[in-house]
Amino acid sequence: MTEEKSLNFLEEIIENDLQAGKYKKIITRFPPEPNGYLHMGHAKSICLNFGLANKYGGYTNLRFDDTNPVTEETEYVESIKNDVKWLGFQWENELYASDYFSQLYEFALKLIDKGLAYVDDSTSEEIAAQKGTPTQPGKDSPFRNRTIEENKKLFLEMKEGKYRDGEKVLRAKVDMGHINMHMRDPIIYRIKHAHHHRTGDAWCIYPMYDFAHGQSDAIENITHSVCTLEFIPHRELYDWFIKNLDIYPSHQYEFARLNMTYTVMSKRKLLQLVNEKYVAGWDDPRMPTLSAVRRRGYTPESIREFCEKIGVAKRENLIDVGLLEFCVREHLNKISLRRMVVFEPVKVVITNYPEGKTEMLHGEENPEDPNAGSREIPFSREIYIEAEDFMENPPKKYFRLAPGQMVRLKSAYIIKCENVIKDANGNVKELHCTYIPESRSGSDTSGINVKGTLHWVSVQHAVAIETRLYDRLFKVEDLSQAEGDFKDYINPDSLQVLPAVYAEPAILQAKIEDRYQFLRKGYFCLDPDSTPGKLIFNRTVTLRDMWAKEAKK
RNA sequence: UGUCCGAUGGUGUAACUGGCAACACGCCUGAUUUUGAUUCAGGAAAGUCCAGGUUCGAGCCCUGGUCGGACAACCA
Repeated sequence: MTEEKSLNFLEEIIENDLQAGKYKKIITRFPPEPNGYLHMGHAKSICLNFGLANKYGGYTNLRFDDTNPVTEETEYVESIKNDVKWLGFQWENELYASDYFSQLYEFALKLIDKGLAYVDDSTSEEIAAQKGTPTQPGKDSPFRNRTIEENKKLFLEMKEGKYRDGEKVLRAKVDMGHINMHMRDPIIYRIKHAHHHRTGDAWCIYPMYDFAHGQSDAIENITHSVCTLEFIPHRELYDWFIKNLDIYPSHQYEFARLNMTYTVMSKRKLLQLVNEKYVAGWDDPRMPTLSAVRRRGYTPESIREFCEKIGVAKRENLIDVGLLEFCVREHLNKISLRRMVVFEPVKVVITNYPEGKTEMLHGEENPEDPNAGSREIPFSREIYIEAEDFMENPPKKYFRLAPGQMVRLKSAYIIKCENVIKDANGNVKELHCTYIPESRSGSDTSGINVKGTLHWVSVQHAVAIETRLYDRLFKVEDLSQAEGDFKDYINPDSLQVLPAVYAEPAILQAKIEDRYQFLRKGYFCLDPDSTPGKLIFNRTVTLRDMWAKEAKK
């Protein structure tokens, strides 16, 4: 049976193009500007562009849109390449818009020759004033009718560095009365005496986005140039340049960018969070950047699955971060090894267990994966359990530990709470329990059935580790609808550090970026800040918790 | 006042291109469970922005509205 999954609108376009014989092969590109780190929104675009090419047997170029030397850096190039690879994609060619600076310059000359571009001496304020408004037409620049010869001479002089930044620009000569603002003689080259991360000081004029992107697409024979909705008004210009330059007719298609609840996704805002120290850096696990979610413990598989699930369309959307969490739990449940870690300990003394005795019990590494094997867990007379797993006066459906009640210790024995020892202030100090020797995990002949199973750690074998618990960075669901500064909505409790919690000794095997499920607690990932003496774990996501919901009622 | 884009359960995406709205997340029940996890079974939830029209039949087509978004950086 071939359960055909329905196509998104881009797949539909491509299949039609292919059927019509318009292309033999699909070529797409992922075109980041190297001025920041990649985030989840980019992940959507990456999965889309590479996914389309994969599906239809073509390829994808990685092209850095590096036409603005003042904001772009090699550091970003490296992180971007690293993130794309980590996500699981391989580009056909690593390219740069700056590779095409000479060709782009020739293109500009061609436009001048055709009388379709001119050098303008107006200031940026004057040009802005000439533009008009969306509802009022613009006015021609006084320099609009320079001769072709004069324009060529001036443009050459711009290139040769004869002018200062801002003194002159090259503009396309389209139509200042055009209904589309982008067609009102857009600037296509500006002077910037700045050092470029790749071309160094070879150039002092740089093409604008509109004069670089479509042309780069054409040079690379990109068949389907996929970008986000805000570029819709640019498409007319994109096509205008292709037509007038008579170059390969790439086509631009637009889809709606990803928005997530409780999250900001603009590079500008993310940069602000970093610069103003609201977070520790681009890879702070609370950030939506790929380097951050990687550090937090998200897997590339789960992110790809997420991108698959959210779909692609043209309408604006706000995706519940809960869906991302679902995807990551789904994957981590299958692959992560299990460990027991007690966050807020209460000591339990098993009064009928021999003093000084230690026995090694066996626990499955991962019950979802029979091949994962098992680990040894030391058991002894004194153990820690989670404080919230004991209640002196439990509500009706509480099936954890309480006076007189029995619970199973995971992979160990059933115990019964006999005595509650309190300190002078009446706080629970320790619990005295008895264990059922015949109830040992795997060879239980006790015949006793208990409802609750708790995680635990042997006191004398416990290993102290640090855990960092993350919550959403913002307090409101939809930041785009929030009034005022987005930083006013930052969640002050987005990070909770527990400097020392108690883990079973098997935790010592952990290597950087290893992912575990801490039983009943959530998924955790070893942070690169860890040292051999001090392991630090980031909480990727909690487990679903029906009891927490029930207890609230 | 303009042009463009969009509108389907709470959220997102579908609907063989005109044949009585499906899938996923979330939510609620129940079963299983040595993780109140996982898994499994079931359920509630939109009549498709509105008003007309074409048609035997409209979420899909037409007309007119409404609402939301984008567009005036020497940013991309």
